[in-house]
Amino acid sequence: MHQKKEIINKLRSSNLRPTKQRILIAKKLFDRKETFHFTAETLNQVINKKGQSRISLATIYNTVEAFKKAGHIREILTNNSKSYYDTNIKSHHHFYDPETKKLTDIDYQEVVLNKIPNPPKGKKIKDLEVIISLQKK
Amino acid sequence: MHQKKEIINKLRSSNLRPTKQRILIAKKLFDRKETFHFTAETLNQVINKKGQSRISLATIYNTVEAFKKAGHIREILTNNSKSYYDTNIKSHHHFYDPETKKLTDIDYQEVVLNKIPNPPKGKKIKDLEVIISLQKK
DNA sequence: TCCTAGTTTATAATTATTCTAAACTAGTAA
DNA sequence: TTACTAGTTTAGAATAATTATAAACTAGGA
Ligand SMILES: [Mn+2]
Ligand SMILES: [Mn+2]
Ligand SMILES: [Zn+2]
Ligand SMILES: [Zn+2]
Repeated sequence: MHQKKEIINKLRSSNLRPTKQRILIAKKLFDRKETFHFTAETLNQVINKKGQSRISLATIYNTVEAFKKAGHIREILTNNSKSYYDTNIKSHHHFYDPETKKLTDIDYQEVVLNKIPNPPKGKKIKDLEVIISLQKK
Repeated sequence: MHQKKEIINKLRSSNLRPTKQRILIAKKLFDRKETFHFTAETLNQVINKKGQSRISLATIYNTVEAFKKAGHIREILTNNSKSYYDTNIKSHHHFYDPETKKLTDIDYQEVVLNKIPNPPKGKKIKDLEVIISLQKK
């Protein structure tokens, strides 16, 4: 699905040199079927598991920030102390389970709003997010 | 509106001794017309402005946590590095302006949803929040 | 008034993240 | 090819928010 060439083009198109670190991180992030909701820590675990490769934590942070600026990932709203990111950059919504701290995607069309307020003057709506917090039944 | 007695009762009812620090913090938080969206830092500024009273930052944090646990305030979802709290504990929604980092309340009935997805099995919905991010028109 | 569990406080510790500056490398041009 | 350089990576230091520690204080009942 995400061949090396595609990844390199993606990086080039956002003025990011396709270094081996960025290519590896991009592979881990984008070469998967399901959305990946992650923190710097979880990404670091995925990348640096059991002495395989070795990418510094600083590069993990730098790359996440670069990918975010380039629009390849987006940051998620949480009230966790860590920043959460999402490989799904389409407008969509989330279930949040405070017990497991896991987010699950909700397709945009699964939520239908038929009334929303007007934004304050001088402002327009950039994005609308719905977060549905869960609890045990 | 929020007399000292009411505040003391509120504290007592949640098993919090009405100390002078908690009473003062509660007054600053709850004795106001508009919702207060705050961080530990902004609350500390409100409390410890120009050499008036003096409550330690540790107590600010302790009290915010205690009030949150007691359900007198709630934490807000943001992607800011600081934790945001809200004196409006009713279910409601927010505009978020990333430029000013300010939140504005949206009344619950200002947003009408006529389709929401079913929660995963074993779970039920605890809360549903809508955050509308703004940008310059 | 005395007692004690609960609270406050200064300060240290921790955690997530950003900064720094030196070493490295991708890409280009000689 | 080789040399150059701007961009990148990295270890480690610095910062910022928050939490933990433990000693001093206090609310409120006996
Ligand atoms: Mn937060
Ligand atoms: Mn957050
Ligand atoms: Zn998502
Ligand atoms: Zn609010």
